[in-house]
Amino acid sequence: MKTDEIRSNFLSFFEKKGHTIVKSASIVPKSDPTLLFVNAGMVPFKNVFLGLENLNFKRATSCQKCLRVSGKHNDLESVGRTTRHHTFFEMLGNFSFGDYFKKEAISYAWEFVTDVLKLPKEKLYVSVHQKDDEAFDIWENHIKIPESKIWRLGDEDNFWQMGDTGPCGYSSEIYIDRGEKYSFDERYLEIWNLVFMQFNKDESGNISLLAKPSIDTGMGLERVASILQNKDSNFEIDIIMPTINFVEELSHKRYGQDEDISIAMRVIADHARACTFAISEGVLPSNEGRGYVIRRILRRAVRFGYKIDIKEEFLYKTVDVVVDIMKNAYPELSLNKDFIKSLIKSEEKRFLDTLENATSLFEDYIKNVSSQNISGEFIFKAYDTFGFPLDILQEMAHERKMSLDMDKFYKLLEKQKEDSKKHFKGSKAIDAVYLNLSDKATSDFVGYVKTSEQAKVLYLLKDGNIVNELKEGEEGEIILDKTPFYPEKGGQIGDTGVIENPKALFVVNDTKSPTDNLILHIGKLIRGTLKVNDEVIAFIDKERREDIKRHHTATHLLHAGLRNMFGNSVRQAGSYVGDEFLRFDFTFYRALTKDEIEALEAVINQEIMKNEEVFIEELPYQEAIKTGAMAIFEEKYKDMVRVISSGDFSKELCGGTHVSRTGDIGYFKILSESSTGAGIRRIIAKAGKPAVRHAFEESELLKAISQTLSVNSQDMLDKLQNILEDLKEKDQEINKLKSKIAKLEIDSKLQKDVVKDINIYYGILEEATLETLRDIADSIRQKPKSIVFLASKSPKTSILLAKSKDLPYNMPSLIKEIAKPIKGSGGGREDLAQGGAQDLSAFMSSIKVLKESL
RNA sequence: GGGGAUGUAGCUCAGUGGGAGAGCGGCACCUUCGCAAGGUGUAGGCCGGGGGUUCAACUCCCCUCGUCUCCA
Repeated sequence: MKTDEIRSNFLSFFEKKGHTIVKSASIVPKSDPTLLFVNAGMVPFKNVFLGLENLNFKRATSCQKCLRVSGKHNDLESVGRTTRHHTFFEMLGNFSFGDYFKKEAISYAWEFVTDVLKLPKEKLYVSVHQKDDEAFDIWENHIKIPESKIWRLGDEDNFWQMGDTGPCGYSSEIYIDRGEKYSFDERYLEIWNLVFMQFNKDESGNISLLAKPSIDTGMGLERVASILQNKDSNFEIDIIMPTINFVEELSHKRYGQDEDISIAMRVIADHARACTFAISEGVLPSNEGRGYVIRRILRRAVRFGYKIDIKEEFLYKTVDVVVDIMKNAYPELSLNKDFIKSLIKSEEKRFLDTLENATSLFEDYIKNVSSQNISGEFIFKAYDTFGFPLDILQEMAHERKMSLDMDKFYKLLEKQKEDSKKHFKGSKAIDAVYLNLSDKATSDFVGYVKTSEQAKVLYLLKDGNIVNELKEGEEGEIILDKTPFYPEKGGQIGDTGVIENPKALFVVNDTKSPTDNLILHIGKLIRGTLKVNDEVIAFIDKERREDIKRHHTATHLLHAGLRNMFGNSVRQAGSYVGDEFLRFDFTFYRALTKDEIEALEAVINQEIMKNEEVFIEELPYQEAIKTGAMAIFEEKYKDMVRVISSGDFSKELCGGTHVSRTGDIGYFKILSESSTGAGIRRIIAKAGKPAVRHAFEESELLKAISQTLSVNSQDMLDKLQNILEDLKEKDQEINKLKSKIAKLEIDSKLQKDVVKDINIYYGILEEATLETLRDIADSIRQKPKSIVFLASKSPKTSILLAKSKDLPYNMPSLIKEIAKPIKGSGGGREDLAQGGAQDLSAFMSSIKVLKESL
């Protein structure tokens, strides 16, 4: 059975059993910021199990994309070394939220495994928790499994808990016997884990029964496929093997020929999948957070490529293969393919650079060290600061027959880990009060068509607490049953306006949406008293909303314009849509030229002048994607999505508010193009009224400048350049003149005394920089047996002492002595010292000291 | 979120408190039928930004921004 069939058979089997098919959530967990990636099928339903969120169905089934890079079962370094570990994998699951329990869960699982997958009953074994007589009884008496094939195991295998507190319970697993040719661990392979959430554990460790027990199951898609396709390893199934075959071509080596080669190929095949999916969901390689994890995975793949003699960028080529295999189940991959490839390629290049730097660092180190042992400090520094991959460092050391102090290295690494943990503060989860409210209340958004609405106050909040009323002067938050206020979302800022009735006036400064179904009006009650259940009318600031709409539709045009110019490797990487301006971040590898910006602006203004209708329709997500509409990273879409089309120029999924014809935007102006980091560019632009105002202000400024320069605006630039050039020339001229004057001055002011056959020259100049003094002194001290002591009053009170090369004195110590009377100090090189002083009136005393010191 | 490294000429980088440098590249001239190459000369620098210490800061200290990297 092909993997695609297993996936669809599973989902339709449970659909027939009354389950709702839920689309795989993004691997970036939305409701749980403490988790880097979704690492199990139940994660998207976590808040449902915890009772914080309600769905309108009680049975669900999904095939969830998962990414697992660390944790008790999986260390990144073990992926590829085994036949079962993955970073990226898919998890099939069926879920009951307080609906059916053990009996149905076990029956369904058995039916699916034996009837749909047609696995031979005689080869199946099951396990239950040793205290779970209920499950044992169901397996033995209901399913009719012989007692001998039911294993009773302890907490380690068959007890599950979500966290240190919260839901937990026994689990039961189904195993398959693959025959005697395998070792015990490999022979009995776990294929399905059924979790019975029946207890709740509180903070002090007490366990109580849950009122509504739930079911969470998980079956690894790749593992099941390996059994049905009769393969020894997950890597040989139909959705992974083609990638390995491709790596065989690239490396001119055969899979299975040698264990090291096989490991490398498994690593590359796995990581190609992980990188492709992660990047397609907007997790871009970077040096922190999720992006850092992806970077590490990507680099690990490149390292293993290196090991099998692929010494250039190659990983990006595997994206084609991965996308081809997976595109039926995940059509969005095809849309992002070019982008994923270009990003992986540039990241590979970057890593090869790092490797090169690391190699020269290593060469330098061994040149300067005599022992045959590489210190732990060096290893740590190379690893920590320069990103030198450990295995490569070890190989290089072994080639030179050097040993490495790894103990010390691990000690240093451990210390760094502890330090990091000490400072870690988990990011904030959604406030519990909102999750709680989200269960009880829903605010309908009517703002796509209306700008005001009669509504009822459902809840009032003050300082994060639910209150019954707000009094005059108090700041707080209002939740209404329906509202025209658009909450900050998808880059678009929240609406402002007023909520009022005859007894109260509330000014809304911002609107936010803490959960999918709640809209918070944030502001201040400036008059009267507002109570829960009061009837009110909500008015948004219409003018401001119009400004926002113009910027939002303009953002879509900008996005489409960029993609028309530069192709699909341009992706949105962040966006702000406000009433005064818009900010659009996108992936691109270089700065835009002036001409490109001009052309871009022209294209967008042309679209505005065409005055195309902006067409909005609601479609199921999959259908929308098929029409070619752009879906943006970072956004989580529901099953029904809004598609915004501006003529045939732009088509994008978006929940925001838009003008009805492109002509409404009026005018579009790019203010700046800059970088925000590697591979990301930022455009700031204005549309509509602010753009017109900006253009006016600029032309006024130009007028003022041209008047000041008294040239017309065409010649202004030439004039300015001339002025700057002139200024520079004049500066140089002035400097020359100053030193010339100083030299002339010195002729009249320079005094000369002779002591012990040494010529002592000295004098004070009005105006000379240290550089000028040095110049003068240099020319004087050409003569043998001479010492020069000069001072200048401006721009700073400086002194300088120099000697001809044939004299033995030490200028730095001498200048310190002779500067004492003039309250100065200084230092410098043996033959020339410089310094500063406060009071040149005692200059002659210094000369006296100088003469006496010789 | 916590560390480390790094930022100097168009590029690659030296420069451990006291005269901003090298190589490559640019420009001009010479050599050549022409090109490559060579020779001679020359321009090009807020030493990332801000503050501080000092007689004096590219250099030391603090803050900040960008880039690289490790840990979480």
